[in-house]
Order: sequence, then C-alpha cells, then structure tokens
Amino acid sequence: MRASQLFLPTLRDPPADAEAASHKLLVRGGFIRQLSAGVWTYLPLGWRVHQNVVAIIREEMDAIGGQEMLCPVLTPAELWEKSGRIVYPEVFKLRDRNDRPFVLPMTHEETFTFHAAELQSYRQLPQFWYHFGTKERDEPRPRGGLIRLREFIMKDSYSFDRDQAGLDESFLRHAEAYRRIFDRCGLRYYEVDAEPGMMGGSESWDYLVPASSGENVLALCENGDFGADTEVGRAVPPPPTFPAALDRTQEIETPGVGTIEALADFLGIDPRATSKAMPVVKSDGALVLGLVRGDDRLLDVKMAAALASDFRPAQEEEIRRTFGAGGGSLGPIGVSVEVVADEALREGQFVAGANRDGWHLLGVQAGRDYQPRFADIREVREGDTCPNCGGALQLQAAIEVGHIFKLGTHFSERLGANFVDEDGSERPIVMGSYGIGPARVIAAIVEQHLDEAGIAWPSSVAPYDVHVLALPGLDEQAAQVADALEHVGRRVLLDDRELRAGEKFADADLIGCPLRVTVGKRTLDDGAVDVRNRATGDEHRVAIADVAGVTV
RNA sequence: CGGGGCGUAGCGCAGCCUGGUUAGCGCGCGUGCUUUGGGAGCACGAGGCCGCCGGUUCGAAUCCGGCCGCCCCGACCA
Repeated sequence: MRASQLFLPTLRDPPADAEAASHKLLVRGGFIRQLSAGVWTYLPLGWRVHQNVVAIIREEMDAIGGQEMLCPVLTPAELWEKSGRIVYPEVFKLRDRNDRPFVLPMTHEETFTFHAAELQSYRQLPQFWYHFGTKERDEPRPRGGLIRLREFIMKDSYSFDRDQAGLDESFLRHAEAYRRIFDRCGLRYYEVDAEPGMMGGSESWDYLVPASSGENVLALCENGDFGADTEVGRAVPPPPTFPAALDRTQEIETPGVGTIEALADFLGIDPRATSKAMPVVKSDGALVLGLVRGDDRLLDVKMAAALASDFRPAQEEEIRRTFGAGGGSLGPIGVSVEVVADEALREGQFVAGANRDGWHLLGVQAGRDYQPRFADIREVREGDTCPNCGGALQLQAAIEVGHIFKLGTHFSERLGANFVDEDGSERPIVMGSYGIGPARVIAAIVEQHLDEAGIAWPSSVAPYDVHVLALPGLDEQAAQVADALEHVGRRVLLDDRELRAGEKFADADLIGCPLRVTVGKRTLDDGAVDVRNRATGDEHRVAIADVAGVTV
C-alpha cells in the first residue's frame, strides 16, 4: 500500500479530550475517529488491526470446534421480554412504523437460544456457535476511546450441552482458546474469577489486562500465586491490635462520636478493632445489617452477591424504627434483622454500636454475643495480604478483554430450547456464553506496547509487517524494495508521501509497524538499506538483495 | 443521574471578565522557490453558522436565559 493514497490522517498533537494512552495514540496514529460519545469509526489502518485480531479469534474458535454464523442487530423485543432482560436500562429500544417493539442487543443470548430451540436430540449436542456481532449498549458513561463503547463488535460464542459436565468441558475448552488468543495478541493478562452477575450463572472467569486506564482493579500477590478482580476476590486485611479481652460486652458512653476515627481516638484503641454497621434494604423490602471492620469499606457488588439481591441504603426513618437509634450508633447485638458480617470479624472482640444514641459496646464477639452470617463483603485495599501465602497484595488497574460464563439453563428454559435426552425425557439445554471485545483487545495491546514516540504493535496484529520509507528523491528505489518484500508475502506500507525524512520517521514510530526500512541516499550508494526494529529500536544495515529475508 | 470542566478554521489554543472596525496565534492545508537521514526556511494564499435557539443592547464570540454536544470524577455496568 502506498501511503500517498491511503487515508491516514495522523496528528502531531493528541486530541485535548483524550486521557488514556491508547485513546491518544489510536487517534493520533489515524486508526480511529470519534463520531459520538462511545461511537467510533475504524479508519483503514485501525480496521486492519481489528481484522487481524478478529482473524486470531476466529482461528482459535474454529480450532475448538466453533461454527461461525451471524445474527442480526435488529431483534424483536419479544425475545428479550421472555428472557427478562428487557428491563435493563442499557438496552436500546425502538419501534418500527407499525409500532412493533425491537431491541438492539447488548449480547446475543436470546437470539442464539432462539435458534438453539431447533436442536432436538442429545445426539446433536454439544454444539458450539459464535459470531462477530455488533453490540449496542446505552452506557451511562462511555469513556477512554475504545475502552468503554456504546457500539462495538464482540465475538460472542455460546455452548449448548446436555448436562453440567458437558458445560464444564465446553467452558474449559474456551478458557484454553482464550489463553491462546490473548497470548497471540501479545497481551500480559490474568485469568481471574469474575462477578457472575444477576443471571444466576454458577461460574465465570474474566481475562484482565493490567493497564492504567482500565476500569477493573486487579489484586496481585507479590509471590505470583494469586490474582483476583477486587469486585470478587477475597484478601486478608492486616490484623487489629485488640485491647484486653472482656468476659462480656460492656456499654460505654461515647457522646458526640460520629465517625470511626473519632471513636478510636476517644477510646484510645486501634480503628481496626472497631466495627461499623451498614443497614440496607433488599429489593424484597427486608432490612439487613451489614457489618464490616471499622477501617474497611463495604463493597456493594460483594454485598449484593451475599444477599442475592440488589439493595439500597436504609433511610434514617427506617433505621430509627428498626434499631431505635441513629445511623452512627448501630450494632449487631439484640437486633431483629439478619446480620451479614464480614469475614474479618470472625475472630476477636470489636467495639460496636449499642443501638442507643451516644453509646457503644466494648468486647463484642461474633458467635458469643451475636450470630451473624459471615460473608466476604469488604473492599480489598492496598496493604491487604494474599489469602494463599500471606504475601503483600498489589492493586493494579486492568482492562477486561474477555469473559467466559457458565450460563446454565436460564435462557433455554425461558426461550424453550429443550432437547430429548437418552432416556426420552425433555430437558433444557445447558448453556455457556463467552465474549471477547476486539476493540478492547486493541486498546489493551496499545496500553502494553507503547513508548513516548507511539505504538509498537506485536507482529500478529500490526496493520503492516514492514513500513518502507522512501526518503526524498528515492521513490523508485523504495518501490523496488517494497515490491521485493511483498513478493515474499510481507504486508508492506510504502511511505511515498512528499514529506521530510523527520516527518516520515515520526509517523512510522507513531503507527508502529514492527519493521521499518529506510531507503535513503546515505546507504543506497552501498546498495543497502537501514532496517529498524520498532519495539527494540535495534537498527542495522542490510543489502537490498537480502532485504526480503529480514524478520522481526 | 450527581459533581467538575469544555464548546472559536482539520488539530491545539487566545480573545469573553471590562460588548464596539475586517475574530487572532501555532501546527496542518494549497502554490512557488530554497532545503532534504529525526516533525525545515521564505513568500503568497485558502479555510470560520465563534455549538444551537431566544433575550438585553444602537451594536453580542463577549452580557442574560434555555437547550444541545463532548471530556473527567462518581453512580451505574453479563
């Protein structure tokens, strides 16, 4: 390809509204352009990279028996009413001229399950279908270039098995394929337990790529034996320094003490030896008391998982009616509601609210003084330690590039995707769903393969293998070099634009093809060119006759 | 949805507070000459609904009101 004819609008400066490195470089390099918040066009170079990522995914999906198909974007709302997902606020909804309701799907479980209803017999299972489909999500806040989009292409695949054992097998095969995909894309990533979500799946794993602009937070053990998404993973907080143990709880007046810091100061104790109570109301209206250590924070996604319900903070009036005290004086003793206590409160005696304004209790011990249900509901923090080996945990922002999920029978039951099993009985198909966002893969690759000058694409996804620079006056010679490379199957971008050498070098660094070949007077007299490795910066002189043989 | 910021040429910005000729600057773009291995120099030139609508005023990029859009933080998030 000749750069003089390529639509390649590179920019010297990053757009003012870009924050993430991948956002800045992909825009500057002429890979993508924004159309609206979270809505982007791939320009020619960006689409080539996208196609390369897609090709890798396709190969690995096919390698585990995937059958590629394509489902439409426009989808009758009826399917989503059956699955129950129609109520999600992120779902784009629209109507046709006859007022028939449609949705624009955020993923395609409903549609694939609709087709899976044609599967009749266990003899046809397992099946494994996928497509690269356009997803639409009315995100409340798109951001970061390609990191959170309102419209994007996703590889979503679906497995259809006769039983749980089959699903487990399909799930693991996907995990293997995903590892190969992300390896081939040059990503450093972690496979971690994920938040299963509200659809009742039993297990799900996330693929998280450490990158500062990511939205997930990864907890990693210094000894390498633990990695978890902090929305799911359990970590061990540093132990408290407890005051002398008491035989029974003791009331103490704490006038005007409204915060944990004030309480610890007033009593002269370690804040870690206190507890705090968070009254919440489940979606069925039941009030529950969440209890975490004084220095910890309740993490809402963990709490929701522990309660198996959404919840909201209780209101002042509800608190007073239930506990007979205000929000700053609540505790777990003598209450009529369920108490969900964090694991950190299992051992030891903590200070707790007395359910009496201006009073606390000393020496409150779980099991002896109150009977909670224990759950991991605290937010993982810097300074926590590894649950496996006790090593220090490090927190790191990460981009979620893939998610694999044991769905079970939620969709097959609601959409009537049943099969007849060997014993003649009809059963719902057991499903898994598996997603990868190529756009996020691209963003993640850039975040991990860049320097001050621009992107350094891994060869597997680079828009071109070799970037040949024709320095002024040497267009013909450069074209010959480019031809020689193309003849041996290399994908070549020939910069034949009428620009100064410095500008071509800068653009080449920015665009980030793995190899750069400079055709200039300086070396041509010797019948040679300079070949530079973008990632390492290594440059060496190669005779033109040998240039077709150079590799990264 | 809450908080903050921004909207002036393709990109980055100044001007606005304190209203007043033809709305500026850098980069980029076009033409010519000189240059030519790391974002050149000179000259000439093209390019603007100053986000939109309304109001105040003799006069609005500038003041006031409403709306729209975009970014960041939070909330939210299969």
